[in-house]
Amino acid sequence: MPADDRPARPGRPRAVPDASSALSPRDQVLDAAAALFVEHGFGATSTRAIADRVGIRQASLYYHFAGKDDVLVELLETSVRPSLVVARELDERVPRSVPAAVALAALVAFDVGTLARTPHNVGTLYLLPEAQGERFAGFRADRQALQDVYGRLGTLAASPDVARTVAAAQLGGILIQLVETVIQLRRVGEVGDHDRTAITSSCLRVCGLDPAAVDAAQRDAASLLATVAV
Amino acid sequence: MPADDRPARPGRPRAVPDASSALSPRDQVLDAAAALFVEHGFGATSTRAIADRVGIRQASLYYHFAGKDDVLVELLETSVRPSLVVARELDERVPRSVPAAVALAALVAFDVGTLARTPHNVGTLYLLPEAQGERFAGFRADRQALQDVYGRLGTLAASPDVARTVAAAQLGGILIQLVETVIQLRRVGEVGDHDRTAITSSCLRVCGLDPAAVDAAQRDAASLLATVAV
DNA sequence: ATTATCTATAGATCTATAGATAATGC
DNA sequence: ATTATCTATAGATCTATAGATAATGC
Repeated sequence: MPADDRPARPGRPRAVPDASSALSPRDQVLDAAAALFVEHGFGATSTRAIADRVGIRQASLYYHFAGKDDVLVELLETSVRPSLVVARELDERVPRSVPAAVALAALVAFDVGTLARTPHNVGTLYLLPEAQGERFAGFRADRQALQDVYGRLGTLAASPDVARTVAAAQLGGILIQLVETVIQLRRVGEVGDHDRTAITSSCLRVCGLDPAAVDAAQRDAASLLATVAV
Repeated sequence: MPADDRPARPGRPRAVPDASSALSPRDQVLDAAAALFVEHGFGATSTRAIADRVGIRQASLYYHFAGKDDVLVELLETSVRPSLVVARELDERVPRSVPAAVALAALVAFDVGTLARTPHNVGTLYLLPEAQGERFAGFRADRQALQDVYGRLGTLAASPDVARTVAAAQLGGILIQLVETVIQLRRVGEVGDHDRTAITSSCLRVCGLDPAAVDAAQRDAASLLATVAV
């Protein structure tokens, strides 16, 4: 059965008809904006450029969002949220039923995997100077909470010398920074399995784990992650 | 002797007289632009905003630079250049007269120190999406060269398991990413000695060095660095 | 004469609002 | 009636150029 041309939605039709996107109009805007913010930056992306990419008129954006800021707010928040949920879930099981090193390896693997697959390398948006503004305080609070979990898990997993010389807050910053290596890798090319495991093992080494412990944690992380709701 | 009011320069005086900056007019523009690019991003910074901060008229910018792009080009290039010079100098001595781990520790310490002291946290500019554009290819080539040195030193210093499982190019990316933790730290507050040594030791751990080797390399790095022209 | 600024402005944006319109759905 | 778009536009930018001007330096 040859699919009917357009999904029949209410509302005036677009001047240039929708090329059958699976996304809702609102999500089409988010997707287009993400691509442009990542490529050109926030300030350099006009509402017109976003609208053009979606295939609507510039003014039609304002039906879905109050302004450009709100588009970025939503992109940022939907990008940290899943990581934070998984981080908290893992954090709860430590150290009661799960070794901290394994939980950390699982969290890193999850985050790296997410950042590697996210459309348009949306993780880049964290780095925008504009994301430091007040409008985005909610996002930054979530991100800080995520970093705190990294710091806690890392410190629990750490070898004595690392635990003694590196504060949890520092370690959290270092670990999240390492995870974000994947963002930079995506900027220049494809990210493979090999890159992802290199990042995960680096996170464990930074905590002072010896080679055997690194391997063991990495091995057990996969099955742990499978038990966490996604 | 009460200093004379203004340094007497040729040219029409500014409408609002120069508050005795030690910088040349051109450097005043660079400095103002750096602060604004870091805080608001490149696209969101207008030539007027830069001029206002300097205390000149918007049009006067064009006497010093052909456009906003050129300001960013210069900021980016002057910020990688010193690191690259030191990196090459260190690279040349390895492994003939200097152990790779020591050279790596010295390079990290130098870079972290530079990034920690740079005015307005200029290292942030590396992260701007705009810096990925064609106009900045020269800067990116320098940065890639720096990353290559990190990869080479890291691989030479690496423990057997790291050398076996992590390619030099990957390690370079990971190390430079770790060094840039300092940029993120500066975004939220002061950076202390303690932060700097945590980053340096993390770089060495990522290469698989054991605690004793980490300490030794870090200890020897300071005196090595002192022998490198700055 | 040279230098570093200034004033003035053209022309191209850019954001956001007002109000019309063409669908669906009741 | 509701929804999602459209057209039109006001008002505020923003970049870059042309040409004038007020210093210094020869």
